[in-house]
Amino acid sequence: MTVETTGLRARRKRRTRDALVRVALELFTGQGYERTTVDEIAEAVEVSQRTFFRYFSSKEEVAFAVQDLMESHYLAALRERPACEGPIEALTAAVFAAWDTVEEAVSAIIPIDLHMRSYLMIESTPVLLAAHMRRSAESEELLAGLIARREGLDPVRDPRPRVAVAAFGGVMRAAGRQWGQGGDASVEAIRTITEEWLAHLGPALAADWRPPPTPGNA
Amino acid sequence: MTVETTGLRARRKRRTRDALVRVALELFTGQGYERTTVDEIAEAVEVSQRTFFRYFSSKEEVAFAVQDLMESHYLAALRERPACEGPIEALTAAVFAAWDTVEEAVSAIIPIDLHMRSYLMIESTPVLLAAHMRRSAESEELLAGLIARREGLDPVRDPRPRVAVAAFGGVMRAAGRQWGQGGDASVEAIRTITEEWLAHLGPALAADWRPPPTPGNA
DNA sequence: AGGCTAATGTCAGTCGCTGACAGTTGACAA
DNA sequence: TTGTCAACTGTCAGCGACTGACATTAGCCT
Repeated sequence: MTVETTGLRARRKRRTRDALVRVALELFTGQGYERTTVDEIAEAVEVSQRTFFRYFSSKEEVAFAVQDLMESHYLAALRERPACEGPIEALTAAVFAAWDTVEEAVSAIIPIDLHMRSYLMIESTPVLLAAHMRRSAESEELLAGLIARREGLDPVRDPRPRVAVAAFGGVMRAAGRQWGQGGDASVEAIRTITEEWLAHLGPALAADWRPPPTPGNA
Repeated sequence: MTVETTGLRARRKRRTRDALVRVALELFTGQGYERTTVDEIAEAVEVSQRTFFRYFSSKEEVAFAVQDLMESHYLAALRERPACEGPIEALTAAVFAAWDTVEEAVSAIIPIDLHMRSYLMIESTPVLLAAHMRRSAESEELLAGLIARREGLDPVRDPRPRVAVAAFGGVMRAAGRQWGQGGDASVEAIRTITEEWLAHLGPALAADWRPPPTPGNA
């Protein structure tokens, strides 16, 4: 059926990949990203350094492996939002939907609290923060496209989807930072903070810049 | 007087520093950032690689040397905006004020068109783009603080300055990207595009979230 | 069992970057 | 002018991220 054993070879590959991610994140969060060498990670998983670089094109990439999972989950959640929701409304709802499903998706690879600590680690490591920002920018490009389609706007010419997404992303990052500074590193905590901060955003951007909902409407 | 010869030693230092910046940017824009080694830059300026790293702590840093100038110019321009202007209004006006003074400030070190091409190079080089985003985020922190002070808001608790700055920054970056895609790499072109894109932003964010201007006002 | 091929290991080399030590050269006083 | 000091620079050795080339191992399939 959908079990897909896919042979011993593929299973081993997945196992070593997951092990590399888990060990890397444990070392990164434990002793810091810069103070962890690729050799250390490779040695802990008992593979050669060369093999590490066959799985991940850079030391950076392994740090974002789980974030990649998160992002695709979020995009999937957004695509399932009903068309009747406004842009910010849909973006917000997708966040909470994604938080609901993340536990089972992530915990197959790493414990959820390691994922939380990884986020803190990324935010507090300059090079990773930079990479994170760039990745966010790329995501926002995607998001703006999705929002533009939802609202029936021209994704190239009309800057308003981008503005909305930029503002949304800015608030999300600010909320994340706030969460990092507080002591509570739980999923619940970040949910609460996100909720609170996003509530401020609605009033500021909830202009009704949607084309006439139905023709023949004054 | 204000001439400040500052001795031969200091002059030499400035000269080699400027030379390193100019040569580096010329090589970066000419053959690409990744395909340029620090050794090349150092050799072209006839200093040792070690000396390069005494002037710039990383290869990245020299790529942003002129951007640093720009940023301080912009911050200075913003601080001089009159308090009567709204947040977005002031942020926008400062952009154009900065563009007016940039020519003389930058051209002392590198030709202005090299600076323009450098911007394109940064935007199209992943690592530099990442660094650029992180630097932007740091700037936005500063900007949000300035705006909060202008508006008499709590810079820690109130998210609205951050939201406004995030949206503003998002539009600025989008405008920059748009400019990069068009063929016209002139200062005039980026001015025009910036003007156009920022015009869209006002209506979306110009809510009057300022505390009662004068007491005794309904 | 045996051949094919994906996966891995080994080795050498490049490039960014750093610490340590030594040599050179402006600055400044005697 | 001369000598001392401090700043600036060069050289060398070494670490860590990353890559290409080639040899080796080990699932997979007939």
